[in-house]
Amino acid sequence: MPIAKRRKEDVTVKLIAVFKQLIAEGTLEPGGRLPAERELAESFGVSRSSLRQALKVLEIMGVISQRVGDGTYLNKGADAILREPMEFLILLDGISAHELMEARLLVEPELAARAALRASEEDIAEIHKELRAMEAAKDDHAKFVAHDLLFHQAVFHAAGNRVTSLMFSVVHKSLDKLITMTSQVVEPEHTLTLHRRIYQAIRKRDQDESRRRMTEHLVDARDLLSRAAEKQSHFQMAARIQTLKKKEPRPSR
Amino acid sequence: MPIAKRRKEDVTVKLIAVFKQLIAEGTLEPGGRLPAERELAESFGVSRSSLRQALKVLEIMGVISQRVGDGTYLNKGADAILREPMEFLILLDGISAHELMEARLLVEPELAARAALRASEEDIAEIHKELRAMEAAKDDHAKFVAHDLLFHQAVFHAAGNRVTSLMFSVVHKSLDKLITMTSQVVEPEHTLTLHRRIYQAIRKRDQDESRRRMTEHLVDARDLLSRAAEKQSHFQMAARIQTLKKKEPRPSR
DNA sequence: CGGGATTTATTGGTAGTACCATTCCCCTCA
DNA sequence: TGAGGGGAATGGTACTACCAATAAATCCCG
Repeated sequence: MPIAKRRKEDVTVKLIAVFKQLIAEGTLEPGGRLPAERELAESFGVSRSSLRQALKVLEIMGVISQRVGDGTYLNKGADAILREPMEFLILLDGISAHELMEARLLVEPELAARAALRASEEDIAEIHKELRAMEAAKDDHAKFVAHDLLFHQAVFHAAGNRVTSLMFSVVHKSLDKLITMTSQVVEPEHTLTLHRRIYQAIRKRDQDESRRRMTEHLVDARDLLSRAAEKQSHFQMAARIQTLKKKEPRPSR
Repeated sequence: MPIAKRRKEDVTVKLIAVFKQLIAEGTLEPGGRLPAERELAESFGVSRSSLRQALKVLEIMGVISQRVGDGTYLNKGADAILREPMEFLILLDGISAHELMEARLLVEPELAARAALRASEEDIAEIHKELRAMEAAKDDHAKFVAHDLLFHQAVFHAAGNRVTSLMFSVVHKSLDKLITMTSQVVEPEHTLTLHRRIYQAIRKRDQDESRRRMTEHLVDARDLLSRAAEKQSHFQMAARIQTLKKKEPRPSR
């Protein structure tokens, strides 16, 4: 009798629960290697097919990494873990870039204030580093935006809370493309000025000003993005994949 | 030749990308029914095994629902979509309850202020409803905590940002058990008083007070939780599952 | 003719097998 | 001592067979 036998849960769901516990209790350690699929399947008393489904879920979520000919490993940190789910969340709930920016606007100012309060010298140096990287990449939009977001990540890190940091790294990634498009019609120096003010405020350990400067920047960015999004909406209609044929509510039979 | 043939991506990964696009372009609509697995596999030119892996990923993430004998359906809203990933995130990065509470403390006060600003009459009624539900459940810890969290969810909803709302619903769920334990050593009336103040402040449309009252409550809760967590740490060593045997860095062969 | 019970086809769930390409380890040989 | 080759192990995919749950179609009886 495999695993347990609660309710009517999938074997897959049970397996995932088992892995969760194994990680929680330390039997599996980040970076560690898991037994081969064939062995695992046998010791769990399930087929390899079922086991693979569970492993695939974990891999897509970024919990583990699988390499042919090598093995399966438990990932260490997992920044990417929320990425896929987040994308679907945005798709399914129809969350717009505007709403994502609103979320940033709600959270990031407070985090900037917190950063001003508890940033270490290294944190501040890191923020400064990203600022200079932005200056150096004025002409490369993609690079410029990448360092823009890293700047914000550095502020998150300085604020010292990984939960918000991880959550909003996903939000940032979701906005990446759109921001890159926007950046092409905005003077880099404009963006830089706003970032410099934030950096200076944090450096001065001025919580109120940090909060205000971050708000100032994000309000500006939000409005720019909204306008860009309007223009882009015309291009929404992409090439279709016709592979999928039916989608009726259950064909008669 | 199945799907496409970029790089060395899994068939599973490709399939997920395809589904993502099908959802994005509207070929698949929330609530709609997907073709049977056998049909889908054929039209995509992949085996059912591979297709099922992709579908399983989507199901666990909460994107779709599968029912034997019935079919596969695309979910509408997806509150639960971040749940599993978030749990692993907490596990892998070793995030503590304290850090989760810190995250709440960073975000929820600002959201309370926003709620005071833009809550509709219905929103305020909903918050009040949860407050009364808490009062009615003074003696049932689990129920009391459930409505406690729903109270906060209602505040989120009133603030009007789904992104933060969805993200923190996961944080709340992660904290649920621990809060329930804590609530057993705290006078319910104490918690109620703090919640009433928040409600009154939002009702008065007083942003500053809403922010302060929410901070007051969460600071209190955080400290209670930290103390409870200390006591609990002794019980961390749970029964182990010995099914998994090996975890060495690649057995010699 | 109507409605409940039954049959039947469909669907997702699981197991198992076979084969492939990749990767790594170890052994051999120069 | 070093380089190369062979073999074993690993994850990836496909295919088959069967099970259990579901819902639609059918039958049967009042």
